[in-house]
Amino acid sequence: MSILLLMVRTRTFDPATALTHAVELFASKGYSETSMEDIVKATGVSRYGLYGTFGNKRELFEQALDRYADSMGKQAFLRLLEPEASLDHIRRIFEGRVDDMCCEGATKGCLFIHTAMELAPRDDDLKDVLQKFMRRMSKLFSIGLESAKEKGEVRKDLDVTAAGELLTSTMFGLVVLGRTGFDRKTLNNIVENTLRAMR
Amino acid sequence: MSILLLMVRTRTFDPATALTHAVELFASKGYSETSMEDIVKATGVSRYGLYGTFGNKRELFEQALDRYADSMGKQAFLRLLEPEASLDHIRRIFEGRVDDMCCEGATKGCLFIHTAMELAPRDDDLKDVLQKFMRRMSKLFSIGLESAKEKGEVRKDLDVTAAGELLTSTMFGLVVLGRTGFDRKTLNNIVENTLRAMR
DNA sequence: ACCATAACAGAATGAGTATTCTGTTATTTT
DNA sequence: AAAATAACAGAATACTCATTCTGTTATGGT
Repeated sequence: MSILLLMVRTRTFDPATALTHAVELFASKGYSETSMEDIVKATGVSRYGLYGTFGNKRELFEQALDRYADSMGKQAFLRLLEPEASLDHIRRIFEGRVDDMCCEGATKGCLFIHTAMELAPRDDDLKDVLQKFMRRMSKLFSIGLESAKEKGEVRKDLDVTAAGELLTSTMFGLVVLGRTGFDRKTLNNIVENTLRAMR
Repeated sequence: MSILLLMVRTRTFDPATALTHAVELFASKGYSETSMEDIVKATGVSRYGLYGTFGNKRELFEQALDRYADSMGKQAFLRLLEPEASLDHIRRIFEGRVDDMCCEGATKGCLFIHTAMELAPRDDDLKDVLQKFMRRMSKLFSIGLESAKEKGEVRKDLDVTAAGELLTSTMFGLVVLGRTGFDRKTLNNIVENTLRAMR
């Protein structure tokens, strides 16, 4: 008889989809403004389930941050690793983000910015995790730029490391402007002018 | 006998300095994370004084935002209106911001970003106010760039309106990176590469 | 079929919050 | 000096929140 594996009643929710909902809420409203009650309602999962599966709000947030970074990577950034990555790949990443910020209820936000502004100053662990993600993001931009350089799409003397960090920074600036209601045209213009500087 | 002007006991605090403290707290921690209790402690002003003078937390925040924008303007941005404004003026504005983010306890934040992320999505009035400030900021950058263009410091075909918006966006990106612990060198590098694109 | 117990729903707890209320103090006017 | 009352300090209120507790339900092992 196995004690550890005993599970007399099966779980009625999928932790992965629950986490997806949590990511959406946190990305939209940030940490403090998202209550566990909000998450209970959005996921349909009981407090018991949430606490049992994710620990507490802080730990749930950290897992949401992991997931967020992961899905951002898979959705868009990892394609920058392919040798055929071009400036257009980078442009599309930005345009996708602009669309997120401008269309419909524009409820999408940015978990990275929320973490940086709300939590990083008082939670060193989270700050380190966040910094790691941002460095990775910058690195992926750099790699994409290097491929673009080989294609002759960006100037030969471009410091791709510095440019990658600049693009990461631009990404956040865009979101902040998007949240305050700047329109798609303005945001895409910023993207275009930023990319133009690489050529 | 004047009823309206009757003030039997003189106020023991200066609303202006109280507001300064509130600005610092809100800029550092944002709206939700700053309690009225925090402000009472930081200012030494009683609840009575705060509510009597500023209304409520929401109104106090709005006044803090006004003040913040105002002092940002006076400190740095208004100099861009002078005809002798140059690219170096713009550089210094950014470097000042980088210093704010990197030195000492790095408790300084950005009231604009906090407002955009926390409040703008659920407070249209505040969103409009914020957008107005951001447009003004972009405009001031544009004017400075125009002066720089006349000096031959930036290329003749630069769209200063678009470039002003880009610089505004860059300002926010920098703060987000600064909050997650990126060092002064990286941030100044981003500034330098952004400015270089104007030439 | 029955037991043991994990998963559940939601009530209870305790801490923190914004705001209002209360009794006190200080200052102008009479 | 006394009266009137604005400013004060801090208690009281009403609410929200994260977390824990409680009683119920469903299911795997016997």
